[in-house]
Amino acid sequence: MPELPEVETIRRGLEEKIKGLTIKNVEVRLAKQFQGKATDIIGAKVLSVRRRGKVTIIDLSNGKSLIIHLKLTGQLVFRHDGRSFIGGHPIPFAGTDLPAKTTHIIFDFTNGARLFYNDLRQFGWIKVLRSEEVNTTSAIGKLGIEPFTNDFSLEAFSPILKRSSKPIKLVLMDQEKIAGVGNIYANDALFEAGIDPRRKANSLTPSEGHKLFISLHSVLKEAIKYGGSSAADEAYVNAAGVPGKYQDHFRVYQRQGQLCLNKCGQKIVRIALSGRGTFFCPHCQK
DNA sequence: CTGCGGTCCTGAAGGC
DNA sequence: TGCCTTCAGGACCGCA
Repeated sequence: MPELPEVETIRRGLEEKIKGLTIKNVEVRLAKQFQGKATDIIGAKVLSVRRRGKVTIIDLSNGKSLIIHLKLTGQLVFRHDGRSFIGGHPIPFAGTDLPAKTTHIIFDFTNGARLFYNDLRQFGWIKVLRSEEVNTTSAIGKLGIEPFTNDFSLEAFSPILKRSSKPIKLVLMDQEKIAGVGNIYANDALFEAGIDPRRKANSLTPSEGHKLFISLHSVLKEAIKYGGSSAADEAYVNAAGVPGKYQDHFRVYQRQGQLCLNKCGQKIVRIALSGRGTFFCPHCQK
């Protein structure tokens, strides 16, 4: 599912393709996924494509912004003349023909390019806001520290751990504490740090907290480098319709029953933590 | 405050 | 073959 690395990969691809384009029309095929008036954005030009946590923000020239949450299966795929692009270059294959039956919103630009919002499970949403409302809207205003900014420091991270008695994995995934971390990267960062996902956050030593801070940062960075992850049952593709490659580098996520990558001889175990699939090595994560 | 469970939705997987 | 049940999962909501 799209977490920070996937949304960031989409953002980079989208910004490159739609910045400066003018919206000609918006076709809303599934009304519940589009909140606000489509007519409010027609004729507006795309100024920037930003990201906060897992939320994509498209700022427009008329004082409006679109905010988009892809939730589990949302996709934003750009096509021009029926083709997808990486950089300025058209690529021959980029998934299925669009629109597909999962296509619920279509943006048409004046140059003939199109942006397809696809969402198999229909949990995601797109909202039209006034640009000045973006920072305070509920989906963004309550978000915690943003990785890859100066706000993401050990000085900010440590007190978050100290203040919670919840399992550390839930704290990593709490969007009001740290923005953008979901199930995949919480699991992999905890493996990298050698910490049991069930440990109470406030039971981590300063040294463990430091190790986790470094691991979280490096795992997210590596995932962006590989263009995000598209696991077996996941719908993630980038803005060109192309899957990511981080799934080939999963440490523990969805590796239950397979050998620990530390060569300790133990197999990765899957448990449920607060109803979410949780993967770890019982030998290497204490 | 915490910790439940339900909700949205679809397709895959398993049972018989 | 085919029908039925179960399950996954981000964010949010209501309840105890």
